[in-house]
Amino acid sequence: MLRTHTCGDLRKDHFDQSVTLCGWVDKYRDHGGGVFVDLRDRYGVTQVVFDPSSGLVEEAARLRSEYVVKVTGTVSERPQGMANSKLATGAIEVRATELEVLNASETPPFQPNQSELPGEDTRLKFRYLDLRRSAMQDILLLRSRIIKAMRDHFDEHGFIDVETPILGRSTPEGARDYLVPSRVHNGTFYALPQSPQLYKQILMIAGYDRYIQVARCFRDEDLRADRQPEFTQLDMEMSFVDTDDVIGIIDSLVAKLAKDILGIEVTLPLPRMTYDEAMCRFGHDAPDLRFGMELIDCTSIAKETAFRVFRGVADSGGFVRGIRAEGAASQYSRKKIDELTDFVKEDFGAKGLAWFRVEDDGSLWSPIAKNLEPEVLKKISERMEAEPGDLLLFIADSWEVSCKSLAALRKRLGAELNLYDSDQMHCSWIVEFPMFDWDDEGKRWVAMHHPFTAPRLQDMPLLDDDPGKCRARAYDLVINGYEAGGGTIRIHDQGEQSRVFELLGMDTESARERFGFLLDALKLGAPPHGGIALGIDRFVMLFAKLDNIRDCIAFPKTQRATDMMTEAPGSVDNVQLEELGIRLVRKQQNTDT
RNA sequence: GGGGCCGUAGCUCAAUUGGUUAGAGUACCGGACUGUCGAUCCGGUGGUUGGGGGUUCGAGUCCCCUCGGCCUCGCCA
Repeated sequence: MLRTHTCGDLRKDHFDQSVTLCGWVDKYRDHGGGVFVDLRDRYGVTQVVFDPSSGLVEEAARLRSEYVVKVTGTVSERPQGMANSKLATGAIEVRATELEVLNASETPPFQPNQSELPGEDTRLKFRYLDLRRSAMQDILLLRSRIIKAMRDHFDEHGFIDVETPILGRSTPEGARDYLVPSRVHNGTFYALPQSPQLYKQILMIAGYDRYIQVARCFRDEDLRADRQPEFTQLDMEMSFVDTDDVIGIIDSLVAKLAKDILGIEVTLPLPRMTYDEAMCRFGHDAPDLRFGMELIDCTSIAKETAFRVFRGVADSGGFVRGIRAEGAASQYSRKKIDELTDFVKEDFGAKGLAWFRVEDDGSLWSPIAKNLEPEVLKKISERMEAEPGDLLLFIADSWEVSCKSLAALRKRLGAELNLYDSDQMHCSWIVEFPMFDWDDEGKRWVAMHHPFTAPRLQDMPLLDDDPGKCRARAYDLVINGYEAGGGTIRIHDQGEQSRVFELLGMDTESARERFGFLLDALKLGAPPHGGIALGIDRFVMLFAKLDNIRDCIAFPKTQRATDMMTEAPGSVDNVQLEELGIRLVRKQQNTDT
């Protein structure tokens, strides 16, 4: 090692020792007579003093930000009153006797210690500078600790780590695949895994019993603040288990992480809520349970009014549901409510947003109040448990639109009204998801989770009678309104699996073509099994109290799925394309007027 | 594919209703200074206002196109 200590090591008990530190020049203060340099590495910052007696002042005065230097010197007590309580090493300083510039630096586009964070594009372009910031180093360290804790946990429970292929086969179900052209077999393509789902099931069939993997997954879909095209899952699968077994082992992991990382005691078992209950009470399958403001159904009241907007929706099978923002009436001006209205109209296709302000006498004031009979207003007020000063918001629309709109309003108001402590962590399970979703466009059933999910035993007959009512042995881990993980008990019976494929509109032939290996394997001694995958990036985001997944990943992609540092994706040589048997077709510009 | 916000000095930002030579802090360069730690003080360099086109006597500001970043709907089994 070029150094004897790191920049975070030195304390009073190192007095008078000769040490050598290596690091980056974080800050320099040139006093003419003496020069102070804050030397930084990922362990901390140590002040180095160059005083005239060292003969190094002239050389030290040439140091600039981000120079990489090696300094030898004596650990000294700082003069009376000169200690810096902001630094862990603030009681001491190193009085330099030797200085070596290991590498100079051009003036950096930004400095890792600057108080105003540059725009994210600049940070991503010069990611190595951004990653020198202690905030980023803290996150990556946290990430490393979380992954280690997960590995340790599963190791303690007898799980083995097995790697599965990155180059796999495309399965058109689900998300769009990233494709890799085959050179050996021109015209064919590998697909990067959206998850190791089938491989881990095959491992169960192979008798490996308890499997984990820190698995990179790829989905070629549009990005969000909490979504990257490549992301990391803690993938897990177990044999001879039911829902409670999988949930149990994750429960204890979550409790361990919460305690080790955040020092929070989590009460186990984590609460569970069915999908149906979540949709009724919160309009969302991953509700933020740190606060209330539940959705309240007023459809039955709406059937009693002559007011067309409510009555029409209620009579035609729609829903009139609302939320009560406690004491929020004064905080939401007409203008702000108009913004909320545009929000639900534009983003969720709601036809409108009905709202009421609860007056001091308990009456409801609203532009539409005059259209509603007094007894209807009274019933609404009672059903909503309205108190003076409250703001009531209603969506009259289809089930789906009312869920989406109200869930979004609830989330937005919850944040705007500070209804929860952002340090709080609420973990829970959402269970018993529907097996299938009806795809109106394709006029067919699609798997809500994936096609290998087992239905609840008591719902087996529904596969034939009413697939829409069939509930899955599925469970999602929800933390603070984010889906942090999800899994299912899988189908381990070949006939059952074929039946589900059939229901999903796959004929025997195409099921064989796509999943023949699985169907074969299921016939050759497949144990009951199930598992889960935890979104590691999201875990880190939540444990680090961030609202953006890019900060949890060393080298993330931009929203348009590019890497600003390497400028990937890039074009390739024609020679490479030729080997692959690929010719590019320019996208036709629309020249029509 | 749709909606929204943003783009001005290396970085963070300002610039009145469209009106003089586009400013500030910081960084950078030069100078001063022996205890600073957001060092201080003096001086200085630094701009195709993302790019292109248009309207106008005049555009950072208005309009159109385009590039890029972010948020979001669709999408994400």
